[in-house]
Amino acid sequence: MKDLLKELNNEQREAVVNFKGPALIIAGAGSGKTRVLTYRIAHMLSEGVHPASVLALTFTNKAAAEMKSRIGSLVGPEAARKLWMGTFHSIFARILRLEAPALSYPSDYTIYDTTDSKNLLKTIMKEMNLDEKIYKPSEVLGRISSAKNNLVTPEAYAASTEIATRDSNNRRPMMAVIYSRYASRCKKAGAMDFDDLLLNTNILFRDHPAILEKYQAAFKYILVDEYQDTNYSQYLIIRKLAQNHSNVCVVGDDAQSIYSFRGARIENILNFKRDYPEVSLHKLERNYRSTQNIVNAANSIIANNKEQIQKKVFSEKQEGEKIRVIEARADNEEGFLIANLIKDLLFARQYQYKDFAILYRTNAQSRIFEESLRKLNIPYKIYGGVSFFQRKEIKDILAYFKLVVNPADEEAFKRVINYPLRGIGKTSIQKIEELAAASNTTMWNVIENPASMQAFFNNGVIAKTTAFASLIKDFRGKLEEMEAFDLAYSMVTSLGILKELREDKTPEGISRYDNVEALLNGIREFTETREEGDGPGLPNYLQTVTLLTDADTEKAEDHNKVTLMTIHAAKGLEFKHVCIVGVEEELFPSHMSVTNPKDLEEERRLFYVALTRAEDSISLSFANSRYKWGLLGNCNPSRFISEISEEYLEFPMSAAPSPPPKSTRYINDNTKPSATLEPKPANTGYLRERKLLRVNNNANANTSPSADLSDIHIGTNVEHSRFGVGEVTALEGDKATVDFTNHGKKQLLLKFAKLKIVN
DNA sequence: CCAGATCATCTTTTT
DNA sequence: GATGATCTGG
Repeated sequence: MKDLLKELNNEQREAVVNFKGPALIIAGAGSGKTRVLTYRIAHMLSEGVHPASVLALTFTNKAAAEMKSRIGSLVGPEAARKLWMGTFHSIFARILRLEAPALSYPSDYTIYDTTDSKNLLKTIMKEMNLDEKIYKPSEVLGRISSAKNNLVTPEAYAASTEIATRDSNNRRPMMAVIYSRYASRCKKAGAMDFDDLLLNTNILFRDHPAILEKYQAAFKYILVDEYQDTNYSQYLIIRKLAQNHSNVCVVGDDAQSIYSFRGARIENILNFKRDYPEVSLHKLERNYRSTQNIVNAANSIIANNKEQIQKKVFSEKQEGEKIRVIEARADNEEGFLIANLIKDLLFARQYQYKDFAILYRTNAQSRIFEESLRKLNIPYKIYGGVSFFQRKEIKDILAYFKLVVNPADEEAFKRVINYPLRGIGKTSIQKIEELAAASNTTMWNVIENPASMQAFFNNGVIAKTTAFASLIKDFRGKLEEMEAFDLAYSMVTSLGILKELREDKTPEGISRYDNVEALLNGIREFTETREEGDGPGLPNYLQTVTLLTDADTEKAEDHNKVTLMTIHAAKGLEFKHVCIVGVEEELFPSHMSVTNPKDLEEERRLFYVALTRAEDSISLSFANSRYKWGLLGNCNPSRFISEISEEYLEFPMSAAPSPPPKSTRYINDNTKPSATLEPKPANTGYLRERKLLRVNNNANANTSPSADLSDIHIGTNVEHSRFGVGEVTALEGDKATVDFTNHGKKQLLLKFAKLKIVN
């Protein structure tokens, strides 16, 4: 351990060695935060602290896993495994499972993901005859979520006149009722949504002092990473757990607080001193990641924010090159320029693909870069598309698992009651749901008691639902005795899912089959690596999987590829060269944020995060025009570019950015603003097909298609209006099989598909 | 009953 | 351009 301490600078060592009492570690970007956290924990263990008495909360599963393995290599894997280390959601999901009876929840409660929650809200609002245009599911869920994150229960919500006025001003007077029904439906279904995991932990600790005491005594040392991004609910959990011993160490950087839309409170870190007056403060100000020029540029931009903890981040690396500001005439030209820049740097500096990241403000911007990278044969990976676990075939199977674990789960029930098709139609399902509501029970209970159905359904339907119920019951009986993989495998086989998919020889079917196979392999891996004495495997697997994010599921073959992601997703990562793209007004800062100074400051912090991801160099790019909502519009360079001191910038592609004339914001105009720099302009264009021809006949003849069916070959990259970019992998007559990055393989009828050839 | 077509609405960011 | 809800013809 002594040797380890030598690897740290003075500030870092102070933060590692003094592990008793409250500590606030302000860790500037690239200041070796992870290293301090891991060494601190390793040091504690070497001083005799028992690993099971350490609670370490991280922001992502990936961060937790990484830290665990680093600690493991310092102090041995057995000790590392005993640590309570994970995300807020996964750790407290685990505790809630142990303590569920106290909250009158089943221990085998299931977790609703965002889709489940929205579906439930839609059902509720339909029952209440509310207009989904006014009560938009995502907004309603957002309101409920922020209520929960601020510990406003349905009762409190309904009681508050302030909230009531606000909702009725927003033409949503029924919000309180929706919230309350939503909560009771979740409870009845034995399900918790993401926010419930934190809210219910708070309720547990509030209403059951003995349980709180148990965990206060168990967790003698608490560490929290990314503290600036905790919300009120998380803040209070920490405070309660730490209130006796105050051995709480929080690490964060107020300049990197970027999650306030999710309820994060930057005050948590700003006020830490007030909560724990005897706090020891450590500031890690030396940046080991980036060149001086990058650090200085980042400092110069964050100086525009008012509320922040004073600190002086500096770098002692070389000065480095200036930030390149690149102006493109159109969005596709931006893609072309960035792809070429990457290719140039790759050769000039002997970088690898993985050394590059393209960071953008919104996921919608990724498409254009996919195209341009493909044209130059640059391998890339995208985070934040349709995630594996959101695919229909995967969600269906997971729904079966959920239902077997928790038959009360209504969303799971509705998803699989007629999958595979067993002749239980829409109307029957709706009647079951009504019957359940009328007798205040679950749909499962309805079909489990055929007698109660006699008066409402014919014998055919009852026979089918009873068969379904006994099927589920059979699997339930094996829950205890069988390992997750064996049970999962026996389910997909005996349900006929696997057979059905295997018989489907369409490319879609094949890719669905492959996905299910991948899911099963994942379960096998989980079964083999999981720890002893955790109880039945399937519930555990389900919990892990629902709390997984995109970043947690990286494939090995994706190792050396250019990374495309939102800036939010890039937090905590680093790359040699970072391309920050779409640095335009309305886009970055987002048009949603420009009216509110607080939101604007958060956008600026986001920009700060983006800049500080880079080790060697940065390019900032913006386009003068861009397609938005399918329409072409003009754009101006972002204010953030001019907020960086000019000494840190260079403008290789043009003179200093002069805002284009603001005159006409033209929409739906077919004249392109400028010629593009496509390498092979002759080969781009739309395929001749029915819909497009009709459009041409109507009005604008100048958009005539220039590509032909004969331009499609195996290996051709195409863009589809619905599925994104993909590669043609098979051709048969006028049918083409395309392997789409985000949707798997699809078979398309070429004369109807709206395709654009990419290379 | 379903696949394909059509319409309306939409975009920040995500555990 | 993308997505989900709804309509429609076989």
